[in-house]
Amino acid sequence: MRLAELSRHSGVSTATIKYYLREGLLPPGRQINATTAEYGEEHLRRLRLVRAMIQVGRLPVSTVREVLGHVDDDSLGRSIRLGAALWALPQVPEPDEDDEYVRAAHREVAALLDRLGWQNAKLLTTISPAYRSLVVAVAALRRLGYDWGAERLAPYAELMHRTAVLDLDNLEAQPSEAERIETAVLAAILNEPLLRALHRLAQEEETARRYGFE
Amino acid sequence: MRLAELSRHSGVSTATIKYYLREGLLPPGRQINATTAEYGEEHLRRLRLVRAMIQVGRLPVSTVREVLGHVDDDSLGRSIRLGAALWALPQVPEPDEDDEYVRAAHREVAALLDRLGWQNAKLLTTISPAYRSLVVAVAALRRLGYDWGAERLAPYAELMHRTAVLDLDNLEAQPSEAERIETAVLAAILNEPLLRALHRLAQEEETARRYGFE
DNA sequence: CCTTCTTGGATAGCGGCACTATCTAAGCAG
DNA sequence: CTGCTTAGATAGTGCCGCTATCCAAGAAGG
Repeated sequence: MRLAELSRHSGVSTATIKYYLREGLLPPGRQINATTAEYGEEHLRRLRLVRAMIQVGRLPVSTVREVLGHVDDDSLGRSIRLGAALWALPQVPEPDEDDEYVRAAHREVAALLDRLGWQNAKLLTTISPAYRSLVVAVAALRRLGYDWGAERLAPYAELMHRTAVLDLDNLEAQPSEAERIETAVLAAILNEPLLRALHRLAQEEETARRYGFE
Repeated sequence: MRLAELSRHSGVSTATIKYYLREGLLPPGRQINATTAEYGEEHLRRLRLVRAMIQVGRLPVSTVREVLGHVDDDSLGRSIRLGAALWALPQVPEPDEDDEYVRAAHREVAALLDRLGWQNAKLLTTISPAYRSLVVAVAALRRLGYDWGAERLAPYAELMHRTAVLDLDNLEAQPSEAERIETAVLAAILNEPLLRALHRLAQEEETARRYGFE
């Protein structure tokens, strides 16, 4: 496959593909000579992954580069590699640890993890972006006067845990071992909007059930 | 409160507040004379709402304006107003109805709603952005080779429905009738990142439980 | 062989967006 | 009177994901 063909198969313009090559999101093709390069199926797959991350997942290019770095890092074990790739995903605004709301949020989230018995998550509090995001969100709500304590969070956390179980079951059902990491990243990115849409739809359904349409 | 004080209380620069005033995200203060305006508590609350939508919810300014328009529209009934405000929220890329993946996604989602018995949601298929978002997400996954049929979606949808029930219970527990709409919008925006963070954390917990840390 | 197209590589520009900076005339506070 | 603040207007900034253009070297077709 040459550049133009890659473009045709993927629906991405050659200019954009060149941009991705420059940015290191796509490995260079096999250079045949100074003016020809050959691309394979793996380039097409990678290109689709990149597009999904950027367009559907709205990840900035720099984050995509980072995620791919972990996806491709053979020196790591499977689950570490998966975690590393997923951890690169969210754009976490660093919480201001001096802020009183942030400190209160830390306490609430810690209490939540205790209550749920999420011992593994407890070990990750210092490094997991998910933990930090949670603290930031709880702090933002507190600042606006909404008190999301552990007991109000717990039922949501239970539901999200069940969702995570479904996620991992789906992942394990995936036949090809080699593509699992890639699949996991894709799932993390693409399932998110899907879940959000389902959530909204469920809210509409439930609102209509309770109050009708007027 | 004068502009500078509003800025100090909210932590938002005067330049940015002026920008929001210009963009119509914040109602003008009570004009005392040509060079003085007085702002009240409601301005502070509105400003915090706007910041939450923009910074936490990452909504574009134009969407925030639209949402606020519905929040403030007294001519609508309560649940309609709520729906209108929430419907303005998502940035839905219009699905291309000619695309075969989109048509297949439509069929899958319709099958899902039948299976779940979400009769109300069925009535909204033509207008609800949540429905459209769902179709777009399913189509995107299909295009990448992932087959999310109704039976795979159903368990997720069940969980999201339970989440929605929690949402509405929380909303009803809110004492002040007047602020319910605002609360609903805030909840829709701020609970989203919170749920996402919980979801990620649950994934990390479950991954660690299944595979340990290596 | 000649013409036309394509390639990698480089560089500059664009359009959208959320601000941010600067200016002005008017007014207030000490 | 002096300095600071205000509303209002306008222009600029910085980032980001492309997009457009140019180039010299080479490939492809007749």
